[in-house]
Amino acid sequence: MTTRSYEQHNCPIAQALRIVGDQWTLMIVRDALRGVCRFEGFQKSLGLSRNLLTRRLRQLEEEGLLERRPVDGSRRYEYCPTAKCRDLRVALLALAEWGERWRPDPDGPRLQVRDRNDGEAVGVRFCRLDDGAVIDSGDVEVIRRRAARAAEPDGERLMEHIENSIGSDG
Amino acid sequence: MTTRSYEQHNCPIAQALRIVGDQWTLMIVRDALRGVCRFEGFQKSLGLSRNLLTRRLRQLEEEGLLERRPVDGSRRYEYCPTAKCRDLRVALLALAEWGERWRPDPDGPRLQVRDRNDGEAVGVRFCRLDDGAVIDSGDVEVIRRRAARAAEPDGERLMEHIENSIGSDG
DNA sequence: CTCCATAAGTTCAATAATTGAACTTTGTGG
DNA sequence: CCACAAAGTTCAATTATTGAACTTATGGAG
Repeated sequence: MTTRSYEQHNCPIAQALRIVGDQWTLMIVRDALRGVCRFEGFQKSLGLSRNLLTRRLRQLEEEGLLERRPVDGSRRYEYCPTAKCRDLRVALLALAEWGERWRPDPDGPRLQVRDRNDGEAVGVRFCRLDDGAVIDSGDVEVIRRRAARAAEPDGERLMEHIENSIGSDG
Repeated sequence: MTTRSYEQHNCPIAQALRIVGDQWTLMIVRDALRGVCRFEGFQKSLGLSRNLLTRRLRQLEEEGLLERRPVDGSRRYEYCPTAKCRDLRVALLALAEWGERWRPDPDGPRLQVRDRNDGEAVGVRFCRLDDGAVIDSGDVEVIRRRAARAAEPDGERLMEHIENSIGSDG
């Protein structure tokens, strides 16, 4: 994967995209979370070239999203999603909702996201962490803490700056 | 942007990534949602090459995520996020949460996501659509509807297949 | 035990995307 | 009028990605 200039930003979005922000990685993660776990499985499902797939799987392993392990006693391998990988499910399904909303399939929704216990429809939403209440995107505010720079030569105390970030809807 | 083989999949994740799944687009969207709206602003913030930025901004315009319009009477332009763009906020902040969780900054969280009205912390979560209850990723099940193929020559009725998709945690 | 298919790669040439830097053209502020 | 910023464009050099052929090791069928 290219080294992109934003990788040194310490914005958590930039950091996430450093790992999953290329053309294929999120699709590989999607497949892995669907249960695909073998090289040929990914390759057939996605149609990317085999050498690139090799590289991406290695990177995902290095980043701790997939665990590569020999199948039983043989010299074949399987790639299993780790907790770090499974934790991308919310983001992936938020993207899926967006895709479904803005590029709807004429035959209706392709994915149904639901409560495993009673089948009730589930969505990805903003929630207050105290009472779990769903809140509208327009009522969500994002505050960004500025990067603390290295101390000045004169040893002046650093101040933390707050600035508005990822503006609200409207 | 390359034409990737998954673009013809009609999985909504693939469809979303067709639009925002390259190395720069989500960073441009991030900036746009933070209020960046001028060519030079994006270029300085992200450091990507100017010709590529031009191309990406055009694509975002074509896809209806940004609206390019002349600033007052002059021949300078600004790029304003549309509703389609703003609707990516949930996905972007889900990625941010993931980045914050798995690549934490030693100085503490970089982004604070909160209720604009009382400052209470907010997160991106799975919620039941009936009662808004937050539910755990492990209790979320994803069902995938298979693509309906073109009708068979003998005019046989198509059946909709349901299969498991994007497996649960654990 | 041999033969063929499959899994998981590797190698390499051809093509496409991205960078970096220099170069236009308007516009604006003094 | 001058200098400088904004928003590009152009083009050569560098990287990434594709596509296809080639390796090696198993796994089963007979």
